[in-house]
Parts: sequence; structure tokens; C-alpha cells
Amino acid sequence: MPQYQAVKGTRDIFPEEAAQWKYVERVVHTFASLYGFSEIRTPVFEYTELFQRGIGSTTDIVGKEMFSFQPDPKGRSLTLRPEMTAGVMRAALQKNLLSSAPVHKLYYIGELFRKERPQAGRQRQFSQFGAELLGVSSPAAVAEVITLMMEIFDSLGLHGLKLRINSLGDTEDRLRYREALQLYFTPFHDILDEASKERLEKNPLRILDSKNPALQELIAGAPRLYDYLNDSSVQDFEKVLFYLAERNIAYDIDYRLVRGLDYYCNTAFEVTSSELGAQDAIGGGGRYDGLSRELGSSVEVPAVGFAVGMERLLMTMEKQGLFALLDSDNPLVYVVVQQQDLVDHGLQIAWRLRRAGIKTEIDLAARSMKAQMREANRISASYALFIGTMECTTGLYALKNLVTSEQTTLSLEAVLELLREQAEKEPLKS
RNA sequence: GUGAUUGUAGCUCAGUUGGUUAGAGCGCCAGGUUGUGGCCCUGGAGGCCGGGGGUUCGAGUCCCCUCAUUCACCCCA
Repeated sequence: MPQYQAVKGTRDIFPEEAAQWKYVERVVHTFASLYGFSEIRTPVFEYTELFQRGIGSTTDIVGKEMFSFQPDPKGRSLTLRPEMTAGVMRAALQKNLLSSAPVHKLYYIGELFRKERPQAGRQRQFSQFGAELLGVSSPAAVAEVITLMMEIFDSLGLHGLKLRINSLGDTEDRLRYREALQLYFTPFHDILDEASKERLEKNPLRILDSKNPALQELIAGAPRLYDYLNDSSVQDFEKVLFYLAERNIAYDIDYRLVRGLDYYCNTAFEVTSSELGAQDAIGGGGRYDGLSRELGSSVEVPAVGFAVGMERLLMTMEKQGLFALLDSDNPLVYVVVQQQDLVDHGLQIAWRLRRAGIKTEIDLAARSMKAQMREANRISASYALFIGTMECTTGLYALKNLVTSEQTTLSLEAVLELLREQAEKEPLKS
């Protein structure tokens, strides 16, 4: 066993997998830009109060999952961000973004931290990409955000994902519904588990989320939030559904979808993958008009956003074989040096090849020719360029095509020209 | 935080009712080919059998503790 290993709930991403990340990130950047969203990067830690206020103190995230620390005994408590939205909203309010323009469309890719017990699809450090649309939360804005998310999935080739959607209504709707739920569940108080008993007081909506099999029947009989929506909430929701239908985005209405974060209102949605096991939510989001006020803003900033778990997305893609066609990042030419005293000459040639934009590899460990050829083969170089006494005296170099095994003898200029042509056919990956 | 699971070579795993120097496949390195890879053949390196304690003449194997892993619950991406 190694002396040190990665901290519980964290993992290393080695080059092969890193290529998959880069691929997905590139698609995210491309589509976000296509839909008019601009990237924002916020700090990985914030004042703890930001999350307490923003996410809600009744949530599990704030209650037990935050990595908090106090760098200065007299200073304020800080917390590694457990989600992105609060930080983005804080940044927008701090810079007074909405005074420069009424609408801002931001997206991000970043790491988050939650002190949970790791399991399949759950880590203590994980990544999300997402988008936040600030300044409007009209049905068109909600649909825009959902559409962007679904288009990214689609472009990556994902299939079999399920979009579930619900309306949580406005503040008044929820208040009335909350009372109705408490009225319904209170007679069954003794049947409820501990967590649900607590939620009955603080946030009865979350009882609906429970997976406890003993409660399923009881939950099924509970009043529906949808029946407590006022006309304008219903119309708002219907309009969102209309846009989705127009864009051929399939959805299921799930009247019990409430989602864990306190700040959501009206439309809430979640995308699940059957490929994932117990933690099957790959992304989710909704409207959060109340967040800005919660963070101390004097005006309400209507807002809507989504977040997608990178690891879960990658896991699903892997399961669906979507990385099979990913181009590998192999060198075009491997410079093979015949003997020790020619190494410096080989290094000089490798440098010239690289300056010409040709991806070149050369052995830095002074191994045998056979070892160099084996290495060239192992890393799937397309060509081998031999540096031997013959080449050095005649100025003509042996270039072997490692795929066809054909070998030709060319001047260095001809080698450069030929390889440069090849390099243009398969440009360097970023 | 709760429950279960698994820790033997770089990786995937064997290891019989406790019994001598702990094995295989793949990978790695070298040689077969002193200027040429893949395939094949031969050889080699590499293990405090997760750690600690106990039972026993004897523990990879049995018992206890501990650390770690994985999965699930809670909850979430």
C-alpha cells in the first residue's frame, strides 16, 4: 500500500480520462456561447453565511455537509462552496451587474465540495457545469435554460435520459400548500421517521422526497402541490411546457418533485440517467427569484438556472460507449536514435520538428533502439524517423511509416514537408 | 451519521480441512534480431498477503481491534 492515497471522496483524473473531460468541457463552452451565455469564475470558498442564507439552514447541505474552516481565530468562518448558484448571485450583486444591463446570462464549470459518505456517483469533491440566467425568469427564460442543458446532452450523444419537471408555485402557493401538508401528515406523526418528523415542522415539502418505503403509501395520498397553484402560476408552468413541446424536448410532469434547495420557486426540474445506480440525478435546476433578497439585495432579481454533475455525466457517457470515437492524442513522429553519441543530434532534430508544428516524441532515457521502437509503437506514433551514422554523413534520413511499415529515405527538408502535410490533416488537439 | 462489502505483484484475480521457498494471466523490463516496432519464443524484476494484537508447534487462511475500499441508506450533481 502506498504511504499516501487520495483523500476520501476525491480522485485523480489521469490523461486518458482527462481527454474525455476536455471533450465535454469544449462542448459546454461551445453551446453556452451559442446560446449567449458568458463564462464566470467565482472563488472556491466564500463566507459561510452566504451558503447558510442562500441554500437554507434546513437543508442537509448546510446542516451537515459543508467543509467549513476558520483561518483566523478572530475571523469569519469560511466554507468550500457546496454549490455554485449562491456564489454567482453574490458576485452579480457585489458588482451590481443588473444596473449595467437588465439581463445577464452566465455559465460556469467548477469544483464543489460536500462532506458526504462517498458512493457510486458521489464524491466529496466533484464538478458541475451550469448556467444562471439573471434578471428574467419568464417561461421563455426557464425554457431557454432547460433547452441549453438538453441540447448539450443531445450533442454529446446521450440517450435514455429522463427530464422530470414540476411547479413549486409562488411563495403564497407554497405557504398554503405547506399548511395543507402539515394538516395531512400530523395525524400520522407517529408513523413518520425521525427525519420526516423534523421536516414536518421546518419544511414539510421535503417529506415528499423521502424514499422510505414505509412512507410511500402515505405520501401517495398527500395533497398535490399542483392543486394549490394560483392561476398565474399554472399559466406560467403551462407556458414552459409549451416551449419544451415545441422543441421536441420530452418531459414527465412529476408532482412530487420538490428538490432539496430552499431557494427554488415555480418551475423545478431534474434529469436522471438509468445508467447510474442509486445516485441517478445527472442534472437539475429551477427558478430562484427569492435568492437575491435572501442575500440582502434591496431588489428582487428574478433568476433561473441549472447544474449538471460532470462525473455523473461522464459516467453515463462511458456506459453508453460515447467515448469510443474520441481521437487519441498521439505523436505524429518518433525520433529514434541509433547510438549514444547521436542523441544530441536527435534532440536538435526533434526540436526543429516541433517548431514546425509537428507533434514529435523522442526518448529521453537513452534506451536501446529496440526499446525506442517499442515505445513508438506503444504510443501509436505514425512515423519513426531514424537518426544514425548513415543519416548524419549523407544528410538523408530514413522515415518509416509505422502503419504500413514502408520506409523511405529523404532529406530533412523533405521529411519536414511531408510531416507538416500530415500534421495539417490531423491538427493538434488543444 | 447508519448498515453491509472487500483488502494477496502495477492491474484483474487464484490460494484447497491452518502445514515447508505465496501463484496465474495481463502489463513492465531484457534477450532471441550489435540500424527497425506490432506477432511469437525465452528469461527477469516486482509481494512486511492493508496495519496491530491474539489463538496455535505453525496464520495469507481462525478470533478481536484498527485503517482503507466499495455499495446502499439519509440526501444530492
